[in-house]
Amino acid sequence: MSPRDAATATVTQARSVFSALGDQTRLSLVARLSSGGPQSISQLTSRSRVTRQAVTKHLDVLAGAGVVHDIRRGRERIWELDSARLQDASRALDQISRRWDEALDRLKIFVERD
Amino acid sequence: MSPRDAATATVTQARSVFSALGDQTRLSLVARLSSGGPQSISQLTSRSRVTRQAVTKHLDVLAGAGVVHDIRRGRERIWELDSARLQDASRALDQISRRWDEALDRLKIFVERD
DNA sequence: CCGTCATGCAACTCTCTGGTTGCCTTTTTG
DNA sequence: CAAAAAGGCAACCAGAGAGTTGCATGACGG
Repeated sequence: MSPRDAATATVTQARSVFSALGDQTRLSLVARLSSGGPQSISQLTSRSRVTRQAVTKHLDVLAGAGVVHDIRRGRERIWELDSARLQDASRALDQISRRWDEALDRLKIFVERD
Repeated sequence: MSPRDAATATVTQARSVFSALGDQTRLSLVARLSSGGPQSISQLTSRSRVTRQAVTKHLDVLAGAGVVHDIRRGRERIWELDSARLQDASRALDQISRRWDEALDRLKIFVERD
């Protein structure tokens, strides 16, 4: 696999993460987990404007993107962040930015050569 | 503004970027601009599965998120990537990941203290 | 055992959004 | 100038998605 294909694959994999984080409620949940540590659905709902069911749905979406995962403890369900995918997505964005900046540099050199 | 508020603001600002990149067609457009340099709507459409109008709409969404901007040249409209917002979003993800990992480290230390 | 707390399941509403088609305007170019 | 190229505008449609309500189930504490 060429470096270019590898980059494309990375970006494609990151798409679901972007999609998951593109919603205000979900992004808030992620931010709260990040700073507040592992929490149950009820805890997360108490600091949210929406219903518990809505929170549950959002957590499922985040789990689908591999951004969070749950651990059952008695009658409650604790949700934890999964930093790996977030870092992958972060790296993908960084690669896109870098490649673009390099392309602009090459263009600049080309133009100035005249 | 506390560091925590600053982080929250950064994350909030990144939301529109995540939302914009959460779509397959738009992510493809961004990737193509990144590697192929500035391009017109027609050029972007020719390598796409969807209609020119669809491409235009997607570019507008990306522009709304500050990820791209256009330059008019004669009868055509050239689109360019804007790496700044992408880097902001990348940094936001990185911060979330880091804070989470640090929180887990603290928790680990706390547990092992017994 | 019983009430309560935490959650699951399902149906339903409403809005947003990705995509299309049809037609019109502005530049180029032979 | 006339045809072709590039793009803009508007209406329309089907499906996805966010959120809600109502009811059912499982685990805990007294």
